Amino acid sequence: MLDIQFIRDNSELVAEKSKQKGYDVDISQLLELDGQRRTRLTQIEELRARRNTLNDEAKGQRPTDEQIAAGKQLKEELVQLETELKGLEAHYDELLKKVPNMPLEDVPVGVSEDENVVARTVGEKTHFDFTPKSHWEIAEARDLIDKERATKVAGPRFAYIKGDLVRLQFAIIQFVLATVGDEHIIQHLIEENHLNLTAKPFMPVLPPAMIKTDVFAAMDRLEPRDDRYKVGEPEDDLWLQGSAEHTLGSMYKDEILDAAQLPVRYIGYSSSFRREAGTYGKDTEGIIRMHQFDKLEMEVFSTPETGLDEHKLLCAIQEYLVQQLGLPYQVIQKCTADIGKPNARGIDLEVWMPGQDKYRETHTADYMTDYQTRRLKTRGRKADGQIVLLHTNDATAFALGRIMVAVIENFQTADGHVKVPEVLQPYMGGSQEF
RNA sequence: GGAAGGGUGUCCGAGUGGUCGAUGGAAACGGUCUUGAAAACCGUCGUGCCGGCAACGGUACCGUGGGUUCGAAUCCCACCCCUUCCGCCA
Repeated sequence: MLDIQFIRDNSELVAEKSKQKGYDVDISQLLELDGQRRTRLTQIEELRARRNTLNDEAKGQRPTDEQIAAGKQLKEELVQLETELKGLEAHYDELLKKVPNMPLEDVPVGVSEDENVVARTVGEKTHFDFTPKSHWEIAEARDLIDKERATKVAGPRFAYIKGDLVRLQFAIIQFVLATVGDEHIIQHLIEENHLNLTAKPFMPVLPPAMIKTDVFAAMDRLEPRDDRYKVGEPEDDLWLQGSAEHTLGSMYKDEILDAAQLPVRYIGYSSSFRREAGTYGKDTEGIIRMHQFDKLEMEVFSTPETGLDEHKLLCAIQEYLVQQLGLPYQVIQKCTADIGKPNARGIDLEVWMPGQDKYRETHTADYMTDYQTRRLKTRGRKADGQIVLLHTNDATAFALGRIMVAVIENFQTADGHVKVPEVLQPYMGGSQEF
């Protein structure tokens, strides 16, 4: 949610930037409602002040009939005005929540993801002396993925991941925890990118996989609901999270953190769940697009001053991780239409997938400024006692399914095996190939 | 799931209808004292919203939502959460 004061002061800018992001919000109507609401509020507070005065006068003694009559009169007027205010505020809240976060200046303006900008390409597309297969062909032949039985048991877009592919997944997890938990690596990336940050390592977290409706909404990740799984109806008001970001970013709801604790850097590991509504027939082969996938997600809470640098650090970590695996990729600067409602800036990494002959999205880094924390009431107390809304950042470390697809396709051998990236070998008992 | 107890500010904790935004203690911050520190003493010390350039004024908030009342932290109802015991369970 945006600050209403900011919208009052910058109504034209807000209207324009909302439009750039593809959100049709009536700012003038919002401001009109805001005005009506404030008028009512002032009237109500005047009546309440009179009520309080009356109460002070009647204190400690039996109130006179006149006082009681005046009180009753005030009560009636208040009830009416308060009812009106409630109606106004409901409408006002609805409109206010519709206003998206403002994109930063360097976010390209575009009406669809086609207008995302390739910022740069890193590494050469993998070259083979043979025709590379898709991960699906390799995994099926080697019994590393069983989708058929998963479909029988759970439906389409589920899979049994098996054998060495499971070992690979756990190796990647270990590698990521070791990397982002190493303050020397963090320090190196901070210096390399000239960021003004501390080298605090990321703490691993296993978050809940489910989230309450109101918290999900406050994160502004509940929509589109079509893509979410509601669970436990009607007894439980719960959804399966679509990313550990949802349960990590909301964990300090209604809390004030000491500035000394900041930044809070987490690396969360969780299964994520997406209904993938409207993607029928898309990516049906293999495990590129699944209803359930495991993901390592970074989440950072910081002061407003360091929010953007934290975002850049997360982007640097993403690239570092992909480089360490030896995968070719490109960096995508997402345009206004594609960054998402709560985002001020969004960067994707797309890794080269030889089996599909294209770059595919494997990473996203989102910078939300204080858009989420305003509704969550996640704040920080600075050394001088000042209270500020914190800034949130989230970024994929690795989406395990997709990154294993990339590893299989980029490191495949002519005989249908997979070479293990060097950095992962220690975590796979020294195996160089499977 | 059953029984009992409980949710008050950064923390602990008092408060059962008006004198309570809330006693007291701790922590924190500023100061006095001290060679320095500790102790002691003095002072400061919640958040949101509305108005105001500001100083400040008003208002709301005692788990959440309703209700009773001229007036609610306090009484009533519903719900949520926590603790303990029992049951069940990885």
